[in-house]
Amino acid sequence: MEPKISEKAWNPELEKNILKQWEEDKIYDFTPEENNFTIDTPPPYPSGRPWHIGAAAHYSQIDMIARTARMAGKNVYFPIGIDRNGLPVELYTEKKHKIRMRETERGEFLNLCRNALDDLEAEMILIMKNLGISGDFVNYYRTDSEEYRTLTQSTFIKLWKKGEVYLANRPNNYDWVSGTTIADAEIIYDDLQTKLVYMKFKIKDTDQEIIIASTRPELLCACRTIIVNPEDERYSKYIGKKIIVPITNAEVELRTHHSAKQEFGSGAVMVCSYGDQNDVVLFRELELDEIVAIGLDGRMTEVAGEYAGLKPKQARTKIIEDLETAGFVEKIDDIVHRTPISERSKIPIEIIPMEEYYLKQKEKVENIKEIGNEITFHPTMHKQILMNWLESINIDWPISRRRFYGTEIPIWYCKNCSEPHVPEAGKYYKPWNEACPIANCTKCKSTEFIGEERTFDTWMDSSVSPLFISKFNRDDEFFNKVYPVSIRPQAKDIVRTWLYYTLLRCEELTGEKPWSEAWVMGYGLDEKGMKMSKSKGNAIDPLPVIEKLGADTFRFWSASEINHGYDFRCNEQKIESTKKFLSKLWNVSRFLSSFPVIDSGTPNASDKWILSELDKLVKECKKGYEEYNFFIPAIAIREFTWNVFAAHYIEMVKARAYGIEFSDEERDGAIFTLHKTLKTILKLLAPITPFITEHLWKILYSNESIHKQKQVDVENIEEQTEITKEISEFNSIVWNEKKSQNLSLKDSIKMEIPQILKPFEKDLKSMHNLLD
RNA sequence: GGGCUCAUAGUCUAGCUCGGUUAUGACGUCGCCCUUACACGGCGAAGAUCCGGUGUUCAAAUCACCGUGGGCCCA
Repeated sequence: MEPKISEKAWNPELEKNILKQWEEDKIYDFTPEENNFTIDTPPPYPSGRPWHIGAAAHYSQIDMIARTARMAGKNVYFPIGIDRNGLPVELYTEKKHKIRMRETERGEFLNLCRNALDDLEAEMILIMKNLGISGDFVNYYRTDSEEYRTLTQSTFIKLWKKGEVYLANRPNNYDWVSGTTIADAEIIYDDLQTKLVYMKFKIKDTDQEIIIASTRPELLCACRTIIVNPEDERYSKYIGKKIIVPITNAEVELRTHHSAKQEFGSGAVMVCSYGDQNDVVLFRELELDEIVAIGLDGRMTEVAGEYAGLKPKQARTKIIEDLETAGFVEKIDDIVHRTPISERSKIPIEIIPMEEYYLKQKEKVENIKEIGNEITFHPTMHKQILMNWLESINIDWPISRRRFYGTEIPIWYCKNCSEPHVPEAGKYYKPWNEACPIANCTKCKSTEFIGEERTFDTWMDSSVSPLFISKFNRDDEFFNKVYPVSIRPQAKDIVRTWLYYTLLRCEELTGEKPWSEAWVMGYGLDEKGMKMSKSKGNAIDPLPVIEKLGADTFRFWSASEINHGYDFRCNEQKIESTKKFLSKLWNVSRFLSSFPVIDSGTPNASDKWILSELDKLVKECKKGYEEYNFFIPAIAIREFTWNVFAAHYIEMVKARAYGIEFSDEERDGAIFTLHKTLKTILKLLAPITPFITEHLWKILYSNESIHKQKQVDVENIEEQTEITKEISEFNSIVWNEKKSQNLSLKDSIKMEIPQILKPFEKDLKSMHNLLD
């Protein structure tokens, strides 16, 4: 019989038609019912080309979650969103058009950003679609849309009215390149080369001096005290004495504090506003008055005297020269210093007192721990990232940013008395560009207002994604059916930001957890295990890879190579070699396509054996799918299909399936079993490689999409693992024997079949052409 | 300094919970082979001090302890 499938290999070009068919048939449409399964899909940020290959792998796996749930009989809601708020697009736009944000008219700048986002977004959507992501692209959302920003602002207004938001003037992490305050969560650390300067400080009214080592001599003008460890005997006689600061000649007191490390530098530390976070703590604890030495422009202020106007780094160089000239320097060491830098602009942050809005979070920590414990983490170990972060929270969340492309903070201030006014929730407000919707100041009745110019931290937007997709405040019926949503898939590196902030915000607004499960994935690394980044030039563009090899190859690579939760290496050659398995599957199907599909048959010993192995496979895949760990089914299916089913079973039953020297009943037993096995393999594999399985399924078995089928159930057939081993060993022996005798595989040979394999005798004889 | 996590052939990986096989499989490498599904294939070969040390045990990749090295996070 002619095979229904004539091509010799899987052609990834076919994916395009299949994709079109799915789109036309709307096979993934969702209307809320019982048994909803909602995915809080991470909205990717279009920050520039190329998109990350690790992200493509990540979204492929999120799609596997959706398809797994669908085949488990759940009603899947799989929204797609694009995150468009924040700094990266502003930097991208500034660079692209060679303009400065603050020197450009705000409305015009926002338009340029929007256009840039549209271009980058289009490519991301294209990649996601080509990957076979079964999400809702028709109603995809943007976090900068009027609807989304209305939600962000409404949730802020709610919290403002509850008294959860306050304004405070505090030392803040300031990134002067992007001109904004940033949260602790956005700080990363880098080891940078710097100079540790050992300076001589005179003790007042004596001719003695002490040595103080510092990496920030330019902050001498902001020095308020000197501390030493209380147990440091070298300095005990100077405690309480006045010390003269070099250059400025200011007098400060020498005090004790346990945070001074005896072994670092000279053991004596100058405390300035603000060299680092420890200085902030000390100023608060010792009740010192701060001196603002660095301004918002990132330059030294007038208190720095002749250094005013210089950048801290320039001032440092100059002051070191001056200190040396004046004989205040004992020595200078070159050291590597762990420096806090801004995650976004990659420059060292400064700590500067500024007035910013804060959202209360400190008193919420215990609440969040509780709801965190109600959530099932996949893998369990990553829950620890959240718990560690919760332990370390010690300040509230600064939520205002001095940037343009973000959701506006909806506040107007009375021009006369400065009283802040927050409008009614439910509308999108742009205070920098719109009149205040409130007629009179509630305090002084004045009619003139000034709009707030700042925007929110982008996590204020993305942290309400579960509320947005479940139509919070917009459609109560929908919301009640869908919220809390089922699962939050996301990457490991944003647990302390996106995951945490979502818990915080959703708990504040709904009193409930946002999802039942959190699924946390590792990072994509390059071939050598380094983190991929555009600046290092080791980033791989996913688009050409997918276009060349097809989505299924890429997806199968992603499943079979990425152990869930762990970091993974991306290697193009390895992705390519994955294609071989799809070829194997294709050719197995091609072979089976030459036999009629029959619904029943009487299995013989060989058939029963492969069916028991198949059932074992179903069991294993089920286990993997239940944990959304696709590594388990991918590896198991490949192993079974290639090394058991194709290598041994098909070879054993080939002659029987053709009906050569076998009865019709024996033949049908083989054909039935072959099809049952392939059908099962296709279904098991469908969530991972949706295209090829759909194609083969439709050619061989049904007009209805494989993605509408229910997953195969475990039958609990008794295991025959021992037989598998015996068969493969026996086959190996025969092949080796023929080889050593220089025989072709079809030549006949005389071999003794082991006792345990007697039930398989007839099949084995025909397979190897064994003589009696 | 603290926390999390990892360590098995050139690369990825199974096994470790609950100790006993010749340490699994894949990619890559090499050799042979067109056998009526597949040369994008088949068969076979080479390739691992299971990070190191100590202990428990008749027996350790597996258990315990002490180290070393990598990654990430926090201070």
